[in-house]
Amino acid sequence: MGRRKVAIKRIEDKSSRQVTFSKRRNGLIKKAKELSVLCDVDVAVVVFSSSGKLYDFSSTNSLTGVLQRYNSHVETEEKQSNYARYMTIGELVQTLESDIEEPDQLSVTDLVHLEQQIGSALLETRSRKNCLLMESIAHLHEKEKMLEEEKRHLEEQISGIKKDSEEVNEMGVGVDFTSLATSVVGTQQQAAATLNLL
Amino acid sequence: MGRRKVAIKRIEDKSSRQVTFSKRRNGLIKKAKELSVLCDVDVAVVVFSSSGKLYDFSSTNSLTGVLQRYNSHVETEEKQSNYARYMTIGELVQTLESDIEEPDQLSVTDLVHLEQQIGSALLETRSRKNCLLMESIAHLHEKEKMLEEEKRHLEEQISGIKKDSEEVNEMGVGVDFTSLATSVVGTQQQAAATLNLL
DNA sequence: ACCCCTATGTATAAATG
DNA sequence: TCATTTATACATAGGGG
Repeated sequence: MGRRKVAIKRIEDKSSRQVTFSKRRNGLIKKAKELSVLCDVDVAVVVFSSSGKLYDFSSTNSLTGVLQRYNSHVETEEKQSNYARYMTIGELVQTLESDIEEPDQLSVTDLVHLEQQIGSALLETRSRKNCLLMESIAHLHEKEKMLEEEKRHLEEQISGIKKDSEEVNEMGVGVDFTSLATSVVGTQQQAAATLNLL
Repeated sequence: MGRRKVAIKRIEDKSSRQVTFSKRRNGLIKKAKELSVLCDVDVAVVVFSSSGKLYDFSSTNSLTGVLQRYNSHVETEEKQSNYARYMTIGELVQTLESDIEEPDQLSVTDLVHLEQQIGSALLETRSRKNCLLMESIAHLHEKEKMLEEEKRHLEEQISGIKKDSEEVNEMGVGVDFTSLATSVVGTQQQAAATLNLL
């Protein structure tokens, strides 16, 4: 759509790919907005640039929330966790690639084997995912407990301080002020009285 | 984009809204595909029609995962689909119970059907599980933030109290005490001096 | 990278079948 | 409701600053 027709396949030139990305991404999001408004429907768009940056649009809050939650969570955990998983998946990909070169020549036996491999990769992936999720939850629970403990401690500190300063107010400063004032006045009167007597 | 310019606001006429929805939805998804291919990025689009039907596009599996999660999340919050989903699982249980009574008499066709039912129940269960886990994590994160905020607040309170009491000691009570004490002593000395002079 | 411009390809509103 | 047509608005490729 422009000076020339462009075939829909990966743009090889990096900079024009980037330019096109920017333009079309904005276009897509604009269209999504229009669709949601014109037709009164919920629309969400998520784009991950190749550098991993996220661009998204959502016509409702909850979707944004969900997707953002997902993103922040996955981004946080992926870096640590994925290495092991990629090894397994990497192996699977190798198997798949070598098998897929001649997909028509795979016998039923081969396919059964392939099915088993994929199945076990799936199980491993899933179980690793579950592990990480459960760990994450356990970790968060611990943190929560710790924070709650800290909070309790701080509150105790505060109530301690308050009690101290109340004691000071009731038996310390206030009393001293009045008694001192009295004694000052009294002393002056005494002095005056003494002078008068003399 | 057509015979006329159309303002971007809800189309009131139901049938033309429906027509526009159909056209623009396809357009949006086409654009999303093009973007993902041309720029070699991951794109996902989700559209919920007002009648609750889902249309989606995703360039990758992982984003499909996001969408499934999102999907199940929304299902959790929307009563209709929730109800429908439990029915499905209930139905599955019924099917299983009646089928398992005579497991040997099941034909391949029956088994394929059963496999599909079990498979979809599995997907639903898994997606619901994922949804709950993600929600749980998000909830814990929020709680963590809240607790941290409270902690910060309490710490501020404490440091505020400490500073106050320091100020009091330096410029308040202490000073008054000494000046009062001095004036008392001074007055008494004056009085004494007066007495001595007289 | 970003904006502006313009020629051109696309998407689509409305009409029609 | 859906397909086709057509006129028009919009999106955008390529180019220059």
